[in-house]
Amino acid sequence: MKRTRYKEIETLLKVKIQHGVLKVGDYLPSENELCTNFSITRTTVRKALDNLLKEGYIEKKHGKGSLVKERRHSLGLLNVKGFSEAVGMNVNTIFLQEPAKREWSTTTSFRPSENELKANSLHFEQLRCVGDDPVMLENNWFADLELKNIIGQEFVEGSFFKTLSQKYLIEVTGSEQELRAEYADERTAGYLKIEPGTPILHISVKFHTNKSNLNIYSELYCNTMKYPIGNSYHL
Amino acid sequence: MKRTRYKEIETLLKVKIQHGVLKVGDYLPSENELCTNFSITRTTVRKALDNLLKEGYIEKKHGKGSLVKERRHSLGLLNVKGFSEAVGMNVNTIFLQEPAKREWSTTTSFRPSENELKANSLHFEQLRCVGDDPVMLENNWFADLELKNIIGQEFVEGSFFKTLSQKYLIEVTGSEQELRAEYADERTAGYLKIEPGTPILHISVKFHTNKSNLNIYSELYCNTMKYPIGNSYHL
DNA sequence: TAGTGGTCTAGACCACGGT
DNA sequence: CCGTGGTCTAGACCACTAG
Repeated sequence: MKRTRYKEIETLLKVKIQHGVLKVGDYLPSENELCTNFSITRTTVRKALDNLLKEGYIEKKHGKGSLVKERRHSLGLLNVKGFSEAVGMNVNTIFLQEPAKREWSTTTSFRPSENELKANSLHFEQLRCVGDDPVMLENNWFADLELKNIIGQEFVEGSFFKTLSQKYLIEVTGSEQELRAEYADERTAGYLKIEPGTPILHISVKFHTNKSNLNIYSELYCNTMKYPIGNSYHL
Repeated sequence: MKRTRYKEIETLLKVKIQHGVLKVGDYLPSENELCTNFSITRTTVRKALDNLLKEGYIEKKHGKGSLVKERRHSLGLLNVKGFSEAVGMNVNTIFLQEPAKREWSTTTSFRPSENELKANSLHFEQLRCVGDDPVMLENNWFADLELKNIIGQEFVEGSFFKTLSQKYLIEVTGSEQELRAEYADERTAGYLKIEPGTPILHISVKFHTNKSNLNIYSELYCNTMKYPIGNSYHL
């Protein structure tokens, strides 16, 4: 990757945001300040800010400044309505299996690469609830290559992806998904407190990250009766 | 909306692409040519091209030029694998109900605005097939406000959205979706050639367009057994 | 070597927000 | 009024592609 002036400023600001030096709602230094602080022109500063804007880190207000935005760490991914998106709702995450070395699943829709399969697999399983209602069973696998010491560590604000971003500076750069409507099996139905055979939404995801040897493979089983899955896209 | 030089160039090029004057694979005039042709500087030209790039109309090749890209008119929306995305597969669309004035549905997940409800509703229903397999039942509603003469008109390449883009210069700017796994009802099951009670994926979509009084409300019912719904997101 | 896009400078004027 | 971001000019040098 070529090093450029705007990329410097961009990552510098991004790191400050990720590490919480710049918090949500904080105003960034003005474009002119950045110009003088880093001895560059506004064109270059604006290129850096444009990229942060595109990636959803900041928001610009004409006549006021640029401020740090709540990062919709979704990026075209699916969110459970009243879950990641809802504010003030009573959301709980229960670990059914804490992160640990376990076998790669043979039933994921997306097959890990040979490199990944050669490495050990880390896995964890969570049950996502809205209040007392369990709505999603979530299984995650990833190769034990990049995330040193993640086992036993608390997740930042209970979120795996926030932990990746803040502790390891790893960002999700894309994803592939497959959606299916299926009958719930015994185990899944048990955790979701529904009758076996009820239709559930099965989502298989492969998350790509900025580390080429790190992908996260997720299998989600959702009870969409009470809480349908929602997502939105704009511009 | 403020008129700017870069917006001029941008829409001018966009219209040429949409009308097929510039075809997929064609190279745009070089940045320097555009500069002299329109008497503007490269900064402005590049701003225009950046926007086209962001919207997926073009692709840039360092050292060669900018060329028109196959537009994935998906934008974070869902595609049926082996459907919009598949090439060379035997895809058929059957009209169950041709576009015509019909009542607004009372069962769509997203409620049309009062303005839209006051206007007449246009509706059409399609059955999407891969080969002889019906895989998706699709219902669409929209207010009869912007699309003059769309009734009785053939769709461009059989696609409603291509028609919007090329005949009316209307672009989808965003969408909201809700996903549910449900039991197939009698009618849906009949068309999809499955047993009533089979799990199907129900997708409700509200498409936003660059015309503020035009939204498209879609209800999709998918048999995901043989062809799961796939989508991908990058960068 | 000529032409393309990628980066960057050093200015300018405008539109918006708040004092 | 001043400071902010939004638009735009007129250059420059570099890196990549291809004949």
